[in-house]
Amino acid sequence: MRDPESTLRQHHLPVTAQRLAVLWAVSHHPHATADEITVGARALLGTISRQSVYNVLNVLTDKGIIRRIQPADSPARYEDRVGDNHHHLVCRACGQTEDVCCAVGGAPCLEAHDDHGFKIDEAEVIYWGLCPSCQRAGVSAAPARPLPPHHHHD
Amino acid sequence: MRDPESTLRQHHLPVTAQRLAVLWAVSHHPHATADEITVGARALLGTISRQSVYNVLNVLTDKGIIRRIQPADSPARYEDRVGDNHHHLVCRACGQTEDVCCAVGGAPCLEAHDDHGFKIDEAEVIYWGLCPSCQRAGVSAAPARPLPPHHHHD
DNA sequence: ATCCCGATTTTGATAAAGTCCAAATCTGGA
DNA sequence: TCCAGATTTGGACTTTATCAAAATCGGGAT
Ligand SMILES: [Mn+2]
Ligand SMILES: [Mn+2]
Ligand SMILES: [Zn+2]
Ligand SMILES: [Zn+2]
Repeated sequence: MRDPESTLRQHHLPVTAQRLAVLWAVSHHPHATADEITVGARALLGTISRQSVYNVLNVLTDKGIIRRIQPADSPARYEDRVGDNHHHLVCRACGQTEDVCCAVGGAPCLEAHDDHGFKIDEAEVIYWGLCPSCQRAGVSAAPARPLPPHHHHD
Repeated sequence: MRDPESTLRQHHLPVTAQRLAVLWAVSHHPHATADEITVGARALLGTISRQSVYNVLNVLTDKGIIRRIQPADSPARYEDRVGDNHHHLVCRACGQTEDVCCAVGGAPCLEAHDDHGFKIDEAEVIYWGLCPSCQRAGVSAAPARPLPPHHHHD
């Protein structure tokens, strides 16, 4: 994210402290949840309501400034890497999420064999597995309740 | 699902009316939600608690007898077509869900370019778009609130 | 520099989907 | 037929997110 302030202006969005703080938090914590982004934004602003975080995340997502991903068994996550049709690798145990470049190249990167007459606009791919850290920790596969994250490097 | 009763016994699960009813409902309503399955099961049983539907769906899923899919902005959906690594085509407007055979063939059908050291066990693919019916209805793309389903052929 | 309207933020209530818990009931082997 | 353990049930509870209305703020016009 080059310049958050001008990014907002380019999209005809009034510049507010809350929007700048959320944008900063998203940039610095890729794939963070709304709660994590709230913590990040508060570190900058001092205070911001939970509803404002959702308001901002929604308007930024609608404008295409950030991207929302919604893996199973996880609250939504956000990132500012948009427009490149990349995919994700998610740890079943701790939820660690990594970017994976598109499996085929173009966007949409995949075509369904039989599209059933649908007009497809996106092929979303999620690779599920165990991150190196959870493998070492000897986690078997999918714990009933996901383990508390064991702080990777972020 | 050949014989629900013997399927349960094969997995060392006591046979109960609730399990048979849920299994029947899942078989007859592919990609149905827990609520829809509850309606189906009640048509058979007369009565079954919401918690039992969840209990049954969870054990059946754990045993691999049925499969759970969790597309964004939708409650979980269930199907008895398991073990063939197929993917899904989901309508952004009405949620209609169709099966799509694996894009590449094997299972897992895709390999991430850079697996970041993860041990990948599944590549989940969801194609997002508009079903033929919603295209005809002139739905633009992603309505704020998904439209009420306009009853396709199920 | 000040005013003002519409957009944004805030607070608090509400919704949707699913889990937790303990009491009642049922299943299947003895 | 009996019984221990598994299952079912009703109700409270949790998590994630939205809704609604009042208070506040941003930025173009004066
Ligand atoms: Mn990403
Ligand atoms: Mn399917
Ligand atoms: Zn992990
Ligand atoms: Zn549709």
